[in-house]
Parts: sequence; C-alpha cells; structure tokens
Amino acid sequence: MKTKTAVFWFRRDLRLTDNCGLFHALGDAHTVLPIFIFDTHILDQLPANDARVTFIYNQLVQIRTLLQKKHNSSLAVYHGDPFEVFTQLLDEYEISTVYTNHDYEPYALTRDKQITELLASKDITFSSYKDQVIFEKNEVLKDDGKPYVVYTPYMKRWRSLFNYKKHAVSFESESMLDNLIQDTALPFPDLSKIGFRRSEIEVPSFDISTGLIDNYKNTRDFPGLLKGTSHLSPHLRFGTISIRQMIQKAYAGKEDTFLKELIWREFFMQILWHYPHTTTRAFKAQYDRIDWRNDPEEFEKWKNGNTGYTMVDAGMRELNATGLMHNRVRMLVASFLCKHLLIDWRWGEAYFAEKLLDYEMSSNVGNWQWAAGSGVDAAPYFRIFNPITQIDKFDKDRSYCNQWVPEANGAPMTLPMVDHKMARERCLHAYKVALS
DNA sequence: TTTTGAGTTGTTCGA
DNA sequence: GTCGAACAACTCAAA
Repeated sequence: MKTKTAVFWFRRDLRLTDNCGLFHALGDAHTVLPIFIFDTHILDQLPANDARVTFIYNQLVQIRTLLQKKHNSSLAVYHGDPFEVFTQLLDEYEISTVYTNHDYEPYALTRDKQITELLASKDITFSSYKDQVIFEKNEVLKDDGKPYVVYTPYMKRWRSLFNYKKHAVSFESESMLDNLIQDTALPFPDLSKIGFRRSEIEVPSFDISTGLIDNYKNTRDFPGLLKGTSHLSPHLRFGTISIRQMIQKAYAGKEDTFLKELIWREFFMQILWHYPHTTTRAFKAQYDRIDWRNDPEEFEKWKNGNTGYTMVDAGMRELNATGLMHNRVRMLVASFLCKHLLIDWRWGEAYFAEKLLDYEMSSNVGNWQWAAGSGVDAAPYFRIFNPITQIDKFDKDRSYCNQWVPEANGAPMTLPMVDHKMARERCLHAYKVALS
C-alpha cells in the first residue's frame, strides 16, 4: 500500500528554521516528505565542478544528517526533470498536498505552472508561500497601482509598509520536525551520480554582526578590508538564512545603509517580475541602439583579468578564483566592459551568471543595466568610472590590488589594453549617437 | 491636469 | 589641493 503524505519541496530555501512553506506543511499535515530535485534543465548548463552545485549538495547533506540524527527522518533527493520526478512520486506515494516557497524567476514560473497542472489533474493542491522576500510582486506599488521604477521612492514606500511584528515574524518549525516522514533511508545520490564533482571554491560564511551593520556605510566601499561587507549574498540566494531574520538585524542597527541594500534586492526582484523582458532587452529601449564593438578577444582579456588596469584585473581575478567580487569593483569592471570596451552588457551579465556564487537573475540583470545606463534608475551615460582614480579613492593602500595582481607592485596600470582618454571619448560618442 | 522636486555608487575641467 | 560647475536633459513620483 502507498504511504499517505504531504510533500515539502526545497528549492532555494535550504534551511529548516524560519522556512515559511515548511512551517505550513508541518503544521497542516501529519506526515511530510521533504524533497529536493537536482533539476537537469538547470544542471545540464553548468560545468561539472560548479561551486554552487557543491554548495547546495553540502547543505543538503547537513539537512539530511540533522534529520536522521534528531528526527528519525531524512531528505529525499532526486536528479531529473521535475515533471518526471513528480510523476514518479505520484506513483510511490499517496500525496495529499505539495508545499513549497515561491520562486519568481522566469524558468521557475514555467516549471511551477507545469507541476501545478500535473498535480491538479490528480486533485492535489500545490501550496506555495512567500518566503525569500519581505515584499513581493505587487505588494509595494505607487498610489496609482503601478510598480515603482525609481529606487528611492520605492524604498520609502517599502519602509512605510514594513511592520516589525508582522513581517519579521519567525516561522518556527524546528519543534514540528517530528511530523516529517519516519524513514531514514530516503534516496540521496552522491555528487558523482548527478554528474558533478566537488569544486575547490567554497561559499564563505557570513557576518552581519552589529559592528558590521553599524559601520557598513564606512566600510562597504573598500574591497581591501577583510570585514567590510557581510558575504550574505550566496546565503540569501540559496536560502541558507532567512531574509526575515536578516531584516530584523538590519533594523536593529544604528545605520540604515545595510537595510537599504536589502531593499535594493527586493526592488530589482519586483522589476524583474513586472518587466521580465529586461533580461534580454534594455529597460530604456533607445539603449538597444548602441553600436557595441563586441570584440571577442577583448572580452577574453576582460574575463581573464588581463586588461592592464590593475583594479579591473583584480576584480576579475577575484571573481574567477572565489566566485565573488566586492560590490565596488563589480561596478568598475561592469563600467569598463560596457563603456571602455563597448561590449554589450548582456555578455558581462552572462559571464557573471556563470561565475557568481550569489548569482541572482534580478540583481545581476538590474545592476548590469544600471552600469550600462540602460536600466531603471541607471547611471547617466556620461558617468564613466576611471579605473585609475578608483584605486586612489577605494584602495589607497593597494591591499586589494596587491592581493590579486601582485606583479603590478601597486601600479594602477600594467600594460593597458586601451587608452583611458580615447576609450572614454569613444564611449561618449557611441552613446550620443545611439541616444540622439 | 499641472507643477514641482528629485534622481545609488562619477569624472573632468578650470579657477 | 580644492572646489563648483558641467556633463544632458529627461523621467518619475507625488502633491
């Protein structure tokens, strides 16, 4: 006889505490089967040593170990097309309801629609919850009901709507985990079975101590500082921490710069929701008229950190070595690619998507369009970062440059691939032509 | 409908 | 070295 159970589907919410969908599943159902699916539609696009797959895998191992030790349960992990996995699950179990948390990216929306229809054909409900943001989709709108496309008024409205008690509520599920299915031997393929091997790149742990938040405004712009930023982004990406708890901490701080960064994340998420075409097209349509040079050899130099501009190269080498790049330097390398080299922001966006541990479609697309000048609330086209003076402003002691480009010996340039003044004027011209 | 104020992160030039 | 203006008007949000 089939086992009767509800299902909780982990996706980008890889934690057992303060997990909204999991909390509801455990509260509603007597038996819950927790599952994760390594989705071949996503995995087949990735290299065999992708650091994000390694991170997810490690996190799943941790969750399984805890469930086995403390709750006489486990985690079922599958590898395949989610539609086929669910078809198989429907054979094996008598499923009452499938619980999960919302995922707003275009592919996820299509996938979830398919699964919803499959389940509906068996009279099974797909119950999805808001978990990865405080405000989603249409929750922060202008008085006329339309979405904000300028950050500052969005942020003000966000803050006016935020209710500490209501939105920073904790979904306490730990004590309810005994409602998980009593089976310690659920399927759990090893990494090689799903076609991957361990990456040497690891996700760093995060720090949002009071000191970090209180000093964030003064420390966040200096990539050479060991503890100037939080390293929160990969954890927010995969849900290994809860946004509600992070917002609580941000509100407890003396200074709101950190909170504002978390609001930027939600700003770009609602932009992607309302304007999904911006993944491939400029938000400001006239910017798609720019005659990009798109030189493949120059693109290679940029990717490999061989532009001859020390800070640009430091950033790209940091990305290639660690899967992360300091935010200040992300702006610089993005400006350099789009403006100095006149290479399409989509190329840069794609490379970041391949490399970044914290890759988030909404933030990546939003910030690349910001750098290119084509996005919502973007940098004006004539704002072209100077890759030399950025060092004097933000890496005066050269600690960052020296770490990644030691052969420069602190010099702002080695063998620059392009002359700054010439590139700047070339860019201004190309943008003026496109926008006239 | 009209008006008004404001808009993430910079650079260059000339006094 | 320091400072203000120019860069380019334009769009958005709110009253």
